[in-house]
Amino acid sequence: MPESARRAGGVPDATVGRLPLYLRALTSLHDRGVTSISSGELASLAGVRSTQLRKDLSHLGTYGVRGVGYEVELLAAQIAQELGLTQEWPVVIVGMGNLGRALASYGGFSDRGFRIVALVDDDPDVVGTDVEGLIVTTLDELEDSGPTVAIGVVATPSPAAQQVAERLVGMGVRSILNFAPGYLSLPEGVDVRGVDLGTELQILAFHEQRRLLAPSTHDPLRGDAEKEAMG
Amino acid sequence: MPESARRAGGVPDATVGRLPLYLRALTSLHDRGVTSISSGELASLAGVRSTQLRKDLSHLGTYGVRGVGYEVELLAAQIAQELGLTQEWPVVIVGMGNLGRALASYGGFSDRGFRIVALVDDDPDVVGTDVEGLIVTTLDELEDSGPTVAIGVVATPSPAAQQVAERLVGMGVRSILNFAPGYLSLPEGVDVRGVDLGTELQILAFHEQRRLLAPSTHDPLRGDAEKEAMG
DNA sequence: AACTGTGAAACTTTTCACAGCG
DNA sequence: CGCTGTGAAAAGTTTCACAGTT
Repeated sequence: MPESARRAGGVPDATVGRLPLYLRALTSLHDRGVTSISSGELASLAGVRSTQLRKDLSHLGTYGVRGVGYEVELLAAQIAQELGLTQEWPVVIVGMGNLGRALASYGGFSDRGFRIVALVDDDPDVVGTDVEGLIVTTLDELEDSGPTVAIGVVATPSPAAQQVAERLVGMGVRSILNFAPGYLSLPEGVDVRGVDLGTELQILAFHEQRRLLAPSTHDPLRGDAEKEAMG
Repeated sequence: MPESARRAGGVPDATVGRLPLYLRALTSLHDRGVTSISSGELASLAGVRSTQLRKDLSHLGTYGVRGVGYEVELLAAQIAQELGLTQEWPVVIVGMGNLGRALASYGGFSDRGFRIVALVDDDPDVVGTDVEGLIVTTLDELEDSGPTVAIGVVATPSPAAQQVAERLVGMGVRSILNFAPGYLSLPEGVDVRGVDLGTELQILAFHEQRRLLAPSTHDPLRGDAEKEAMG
């Protein structure tokens, strides 16, 4: 499909990737009682340039007031709406190792938009135990008689990840967040995002090495901070 | 070949972000005894298109054999070299909660290019205990008399992250991997990468919602799988 | 014949410059 | 005036088409 259709809303991917950043900053401002903010300040809090923030927001509609700025609560609601956080998405975490437990106890879930509805492991010693108020179950049981799940989080060892993901897809899951290193080959239409510690470290190592090899060249590196001074 | 084929600054960021993917696939192939592979097959294993793989590799130089493919070991060595993994980078993990422990026990570290040289927490009950063969220490002690550190991993609660990062930078760390939600404001030249579960889930939620709202439009979604069929 | 390497084209994302509104 | 919203330019990235090599 070579044609880049104007989907409803037409929000570019790069923008979608930054909306959670803005929302986080806005939530924090709201908690501190701030009711209004300019693009420059909000951009600063999110670590982007103000023009980029404004361009991003322009894709959602026009919610600012010229000469003034944005109303924190309104903008937050608008972004939450765009991201689909007005409803609660049921999440399952598969793999109750160190990482799975860390994810299960991560506050950001219940916080907004997500609810963990099942925890899964295949170790008989772990199945049936209580983790963060939920009883760990098996994939078999989840397939047979578990709750509906929209998003699957894979926190198993790498070798199991592909198979686990396939079973999740079999259950109707079409959004997967994969913490196991390695590529998941899944049917088209399934959305996979991978988070891998090794990958992130290697990217840092690349820049680190670059700095050591060419210390003279003062080079604007990717991912560096402070684009715009804060007010 | 033009003289610019491998100038020091010549590797695009997008390419750098994919090199770890290729390296992982190559390492796995090597472990299975495969000695040679074509761009199409390797691309398939990494989840990218073959032209993209070849373009990416072309930035490192020309290590393939026309009509044949790539020698697995040579290409892996070349990518490792480019990423700076021929030396070992000393890493500190700050924050020994669930996540910090998960990271400390993640195999991928010692595996290649990274060595955890210190684990840090501020809870007196945790300081002094043994985690994965290392004694947990404090930031104070690390500043005073700790080993040199190149990369800092921040796995503290959000409110502490900014201050921890500043202290790491004060110790000379210029590469930080931040698992705490929120933007870190640090001096220019410091390279920060953030990994946030909430952000990733929200991006998935966006696509999930889009699917529900426009189920008719079969839409090439970001992050979907299967670009090229495998042999 | 099979597969790599690469210029050029197509597309995406960021930045600039400034019009427009409160 | 101060700040948003946005077309247009610039920069970056992906894909195409095919020349080149073994």
